[in-house]
Amino acid sequence: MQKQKKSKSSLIQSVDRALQILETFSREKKELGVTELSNILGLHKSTTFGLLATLENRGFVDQNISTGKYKLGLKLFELGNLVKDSMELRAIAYPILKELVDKYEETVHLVVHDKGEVVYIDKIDSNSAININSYVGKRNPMYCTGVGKCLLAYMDAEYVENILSSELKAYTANTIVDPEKIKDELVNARLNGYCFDNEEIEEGLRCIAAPIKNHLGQVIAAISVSGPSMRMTDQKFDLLIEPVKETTLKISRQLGYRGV
Amino acid sequence: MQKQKKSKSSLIQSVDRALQILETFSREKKELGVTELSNILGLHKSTTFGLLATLENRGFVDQNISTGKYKLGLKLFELGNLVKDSMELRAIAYPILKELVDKYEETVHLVVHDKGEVVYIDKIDSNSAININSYVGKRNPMYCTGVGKCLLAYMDAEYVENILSSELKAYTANTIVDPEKIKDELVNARLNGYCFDNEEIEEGLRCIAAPIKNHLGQVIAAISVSGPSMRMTDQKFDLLIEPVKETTLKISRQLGYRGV
DNA sequence: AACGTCGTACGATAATAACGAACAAAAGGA
DNA sequence: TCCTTTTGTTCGTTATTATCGTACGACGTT
Repeated sequence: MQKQKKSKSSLIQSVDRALQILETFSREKKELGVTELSNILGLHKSTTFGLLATLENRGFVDQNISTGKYKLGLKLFELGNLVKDSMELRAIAYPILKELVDKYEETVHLVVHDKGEVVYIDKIDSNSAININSYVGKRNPMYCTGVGKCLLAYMDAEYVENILSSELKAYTANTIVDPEKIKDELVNARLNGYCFDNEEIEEGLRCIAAPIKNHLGQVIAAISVSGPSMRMTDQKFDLLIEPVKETTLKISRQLGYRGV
Repeated sequence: MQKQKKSKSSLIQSVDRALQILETFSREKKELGVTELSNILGLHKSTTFGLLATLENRGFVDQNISTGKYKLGLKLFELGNLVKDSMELRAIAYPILKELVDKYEETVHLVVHDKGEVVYIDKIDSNSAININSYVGKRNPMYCTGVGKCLLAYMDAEYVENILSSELKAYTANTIVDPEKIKDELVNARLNGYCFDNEEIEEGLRCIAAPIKNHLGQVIAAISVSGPSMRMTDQKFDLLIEPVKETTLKISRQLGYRGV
């Protein structure tokens, strides 16, 4: 993430508050009332009510008439689809990633980075009964995910420094939180052209990831093949290294990448 | 649409303006500049700039550094996915609709209504080379689409009156814009349990549609089987009537509907 | 029936958003 | 190459609005 260009003092408070309301909803919090939102955001009830009324007027939230609670509205569905449909990378990558899923029977993710995190922009599950509890639209930290490390490996030092200087949470016993060790991971990721998540973001979950490059050779996205540790053995990793690298090269080629 | 409960005078202007900015982007207008947006929305440039800065700060828009233009941001993608994933109807309907597509080799849509329009919440294309130029997230009027008429047929008279009393645009030579004739269409749709779009929204496009009911027997959604007129012949329509009705009954059953 | 909680309405005013002017940078045309 | 035009951005003033506090009706609980 490049340095923030616009001063925070130029932000419009009421707009910022309305956006915060939208961000408060989640998979766990599908419906929220006026008082609930006020408590979470530290706003007066009548302030919250006015913001909600404005959001509702244009369909960004919807009120459940019988309970009085609010949920995210269809307008976000529409705008979200505009964003999705404008992602050429996603369309290009899908059939290629589907082949990988079909052949190796594991979940594949496609991610981009945004504001120091990875965002999952596509996910293709295998037919396995045991799959990964991730979802399109989810965010995860970069320092302890395979895809995140693959992206960080190619970012400028300042971006990396910025991330490594903030508090690094240990999600599992395997999460690497020592900045120097993370940097070693990044060096290896760059050398190898791929890297692993060895139960770093979630216990029992391993993945192999590789970067995708655009026509300028810039790393803009990454993919991962993920699975439960019981299936993602070292042998399976060995099997996956070349196919994963070939897959990202194939996608990169279609984006105009001409390097090796 | 029920009567608007909240007074327009209680809306917050700056929030409303920010939402208008988001709504200005479209498939045709993926990137917009400050001055462009100001001209479209009738705002001062510095006002627009402040609104965009606030939206960008939370990831609702993104600025292309090299061109200075803005586009919708990843946060909308994330929130849009929250909305999509919360649509149980969509998940329930998908496999059932897929069977219909596979069997009859035509595009199927799933729609809901919102603020007097239909919104496409799912679309399954067939493998045909010639398909329908619609997309998930798109809105269309209700009075001249098969799905729209199916929904209007079960709505209270006030909702229908409200729609029919606004200006009805003729999209094709076949668009019915006489309110009395539209009402006849709705009576027929209710009697038959299905209805047609006979090149009313778009020349060369026909569909057969039917309503989906929830556990209370309320019509909450509709599906359509659509295709080019050269394929959607009267014979094909005859073939599709029962399967389409059976499909919507199947979906309605899974939503708890117990009627006939 | 009484009490507590929630969503909503409304008016006063403190705080902010809007606007206008100005500037730097970039693009386009001569 | 130079000049003009356009765009994005900044900043200060003030008109306007968003926020807050109070109050009320509806609903749920005891």
